[in-house]
Amino acid sequence: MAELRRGPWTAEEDALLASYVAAHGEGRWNELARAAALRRTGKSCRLRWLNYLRPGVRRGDFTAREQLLILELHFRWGNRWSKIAGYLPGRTDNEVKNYWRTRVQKHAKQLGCDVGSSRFHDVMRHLWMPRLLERIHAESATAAAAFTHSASPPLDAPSLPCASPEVSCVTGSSSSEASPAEKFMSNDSPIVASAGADWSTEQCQYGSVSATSGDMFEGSWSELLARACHDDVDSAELPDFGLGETVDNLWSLDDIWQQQLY
DNA sequence: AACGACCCCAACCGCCGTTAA
DNA sequence: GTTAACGGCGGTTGGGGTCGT
Repeated sequence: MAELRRGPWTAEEDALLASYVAAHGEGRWNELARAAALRRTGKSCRLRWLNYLRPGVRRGDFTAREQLLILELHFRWGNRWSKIAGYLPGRTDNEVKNYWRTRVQKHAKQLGCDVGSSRFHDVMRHLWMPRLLERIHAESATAAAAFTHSASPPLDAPSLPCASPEVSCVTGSSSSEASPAEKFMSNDSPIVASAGADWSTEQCQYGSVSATSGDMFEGSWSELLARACHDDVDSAELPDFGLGETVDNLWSLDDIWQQQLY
């Protein structure tokens, strides 16, 4: 038997794998590797397909909405990357995991605390998540403005989907059965609806949005954000990031860190 | 230009649960 | 009931790219 290949996949291998899956479907990866004459393990083929070649896989930076979902879902489930990724259309567990390790953990390190610490949780719920909401709100407003100014909008046009364009793009499906990701990213989802155009920054800031009865995220980030604006969290424990000021583009944690450092 | 430090991400590894023989 | 094969998951790592000196 030919020696198994390791390391980065070549374009030829990708083409072989993609064409074989197109012809025979996913699954039975070891058999697939043999039949397609790929000198790779079945595991390697599966990983390459799921993380890179599979149609619909999204690459590039996470949107504010996606970042918010990751933070929220990690609150709930911890390092259940696959489960979290299931609610992010087109994203893989590997991507979510890499995002968490490279971005989130880096910032926790900069703060000198652990990602699981209450201090870091406070920073996230007081600063990061509200800012992501602001960003989502701003993006939705921009999209709404663009829509309004587009050619011949119908007079009775429905309210703009709160999902950002790139999200709407990938959540589009011909299937009548919505995936968890599609349901989650739709306006019907409490978390997304609350993060969308229908929810003002002020509402976020002052916690006026209550958890809906039966809300799958009842008691989660919306509650945390509400709590963050009230007395049950000792804000004196938090560093002063100059949040009294409204600064354009103060959206990412990087920006917050910059505020702290200078 | 050269070098080292750091960052990011694709890919691998090891473990565990499931399934079929 | 046992065992081997397989698939899935989370943790880890190697290497290429970028940035600062």
